[in-house]
Amino acid sequence: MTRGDKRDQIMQAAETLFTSRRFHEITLDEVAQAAHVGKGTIYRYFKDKDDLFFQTATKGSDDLYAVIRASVPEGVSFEDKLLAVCEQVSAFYRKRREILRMIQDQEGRMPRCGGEMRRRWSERRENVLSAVASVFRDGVEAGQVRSDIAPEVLAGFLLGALRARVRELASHPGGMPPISQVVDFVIHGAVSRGAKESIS
Amino acid sequence: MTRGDKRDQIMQAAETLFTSRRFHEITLDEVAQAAHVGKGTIYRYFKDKDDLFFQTATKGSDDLYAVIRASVPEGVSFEDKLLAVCEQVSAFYRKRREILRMIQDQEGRMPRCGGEMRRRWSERRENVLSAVASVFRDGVEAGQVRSDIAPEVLAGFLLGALRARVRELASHPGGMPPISQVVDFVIHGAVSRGAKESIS
DNA sequence: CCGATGGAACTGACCGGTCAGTATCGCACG
DNA sequence: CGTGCGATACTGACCGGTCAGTTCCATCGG
Repeated sequence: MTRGDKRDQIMQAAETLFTSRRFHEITLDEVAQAAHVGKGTIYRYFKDKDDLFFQTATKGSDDLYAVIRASVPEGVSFEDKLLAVCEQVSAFYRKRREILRMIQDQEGRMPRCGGEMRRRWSERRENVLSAVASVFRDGVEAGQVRSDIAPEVLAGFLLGALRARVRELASHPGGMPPISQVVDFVIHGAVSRGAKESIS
Repeated sequence: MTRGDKRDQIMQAAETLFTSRRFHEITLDEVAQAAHVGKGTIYRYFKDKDDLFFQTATKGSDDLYAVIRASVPEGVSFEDKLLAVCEQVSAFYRKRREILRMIQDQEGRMPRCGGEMRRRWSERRENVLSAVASVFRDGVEAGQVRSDIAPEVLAGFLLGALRARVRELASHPGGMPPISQVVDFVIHGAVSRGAKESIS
């Protein structure tokens, strides 16, 4: 068993636990047990509980970023790219429920750990955002996406809408065609085809 | 000083504190001090720390619901209603930053307090959602909003997008025309006018 | 042999929750 | 009016449990 393994075990257990209950309800004994690791070992890899939490969340964010980057197909239409991204994000989100939340919640919280940690937080967030934004940027270049709203802003909208949808589906399982609906909404908006001309 | 006063003081202090740092970082001594109240008094009005937290969040959610209900103007166009709602939600969100987050995070967390609290949580969330959805519902009836996506789903999208935008503005102050952009996006989507026909 | 690990035992700070005591109020009665 | 009394609201020192973080030693693999 190599060096990195223990670390990964711990982080994986931590992610599962931290995303299932609130921070203060998780004991490190629990984490150690779930990771099949001695409690002391945790402190070999992480400074303290907060550090473990933060690194876990950061890792998740990096993973999402990597997934998005790797999954945007080249040389296909805007809609297909959009669909691909939505599917990746949505799948990722379903598998690792709370990570996206952690990412989006960069803002408040985390006051302790000096601006440093705060900075790294928002850096991660911006990475993800700009990865999604690149799809829109391509779309703008191809003349398919409106240029009067910044791609990053559109990316924010998409992520927000996607998140709402995934959550909805989580609490009402069964209900269906989720992703295509999001894509369609992002592309066309809420207005019905017929009424397009009569509005603003 | 009448009966409700202390209770309100406590809840107000609690909201401020709970939304500025993480739950486990807030001590009840702190809450008591901020509310200018003896610690014991908190327990006259709230069963325990969790109860205080929950009731605080619930209250915020109810306030938002009331604000939305009260602010949707009658007998104006769909876009105007949409704009009004966006403005209310956005203003509310700015003033009481984290409440919307609490509402939207009804899902995970809160495992302790038996399904009961969970139920009340999602009830609140649905209230807000359906208040926003009513705008879309009217739009559908008037033939202006597409009927192939449920109004509640559209409401979720809107709230998600709005939230992303408000957050963005919070971390990068200065940047501007926020709400109208959201409205425009929700109505028309991301695709540029010219490209409308060529897509799916 | 040596460094890494498991994990049990320990410690001490911290904080949720309690409760005995105090202040305040409403009211009845002289 | 005042003052005595019961009830209710409130206070904050205190208690006891919990848990982050540390220490220690047996164990293991190389």
